[in-house]
Amino acid sequence: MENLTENLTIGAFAKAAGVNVETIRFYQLKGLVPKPDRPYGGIRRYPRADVGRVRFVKAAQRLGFSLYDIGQLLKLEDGTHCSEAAELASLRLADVRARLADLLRMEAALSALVSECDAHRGKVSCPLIAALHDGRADPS
Amino acid sequence: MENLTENLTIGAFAKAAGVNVETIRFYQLKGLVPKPDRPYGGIRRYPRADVGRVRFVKAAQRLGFSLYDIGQLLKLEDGTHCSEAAELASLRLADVRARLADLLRMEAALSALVSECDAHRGKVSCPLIAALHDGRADPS
DNA sequence: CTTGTTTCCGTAGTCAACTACGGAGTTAAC
DNA sequence: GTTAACTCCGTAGTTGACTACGGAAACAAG
Ligand SMILES: [Zn+2]
Ligand SMILES: [Zn+2]
Ligand SMILES: [Zn+2]
Ligand SMILES: [Zn+2]
Repeated sequence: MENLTENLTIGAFAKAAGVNVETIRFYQLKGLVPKPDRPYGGIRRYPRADVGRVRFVKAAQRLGFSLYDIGQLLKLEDGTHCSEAAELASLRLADVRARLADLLRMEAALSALVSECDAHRGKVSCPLIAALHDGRADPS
Repeated sequence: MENLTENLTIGAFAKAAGVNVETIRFYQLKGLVPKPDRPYGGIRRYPRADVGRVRFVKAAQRLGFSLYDIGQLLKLEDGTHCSEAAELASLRLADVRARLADLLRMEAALSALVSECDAHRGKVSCPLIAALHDGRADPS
């Protein structure tokens, strides 16, 4: 035993994938991990190869894909649906760029406020608070 | 009647502030809006000046402050606590910059994947899917 | 055989910032 | 004076990605 193709219990499987046991159960509920065999005793036995699927999920999450979208991506796993995959990724990219634009505006507004605040220190009223009050802090 | 200092019912107040009635009730629960008088009938009467407080909340939200942090900021409303306000804003700024860095990495990784995908279209297996599988898509 | 760890399951709780519901009381308009 | 609109209240639902709970069955070590 203990050869390379040995199947794993949920604990070993989760550990191999670098996630919690509960996460595996959750992914299974969401259909992101294929339902494994349940030999005697009803205990799950995962093929070692399925670890890659969980890693796939985590890699996609790092790119900002939702679990729903990752599910769609996993349907294209055979790699023969380039245009569908590219479309999903493009949508993701558009969203990332939109959030990026928002954050850049926040960054500009916040850094301006902080430096105004630093410059004004000790004098009359705080320009940061004042800006928030009268709408001058708007990053739009 | 109907002078400039007339008090407002919750509906008129919410409308003046550009939010829903339920949002006002929620903010009140969270202590972000001062509890108004309840004359006969137990109906809230908001001073018109409190509209500015709700606008403050919304302005701060646009900069990414959480309602909790906005509550802290509102405690500094007299404008005499510049250093505290600047500290909160600096923390916010650091967080915005961290998220910005994350998104920039995602943007780079995603746009690379999309163009690889476009270039590879029709040939062997989808490089986007493949990258997700073997960890090459990692934006870290 | 006993003890200890693991797995089983469904359900419920977490976080944020609301949004919705439902039934009763109040006020405004006509 | 009737009816429509508004307000009251607490509670529960929403979204996403988990995390926690708790009792029972199974398995592994000694
Ligand atoms: Zn296809
Ligand atoms: Zn492709
Ligand atoms: Zn102070
Ligand atoms: Zn200041």
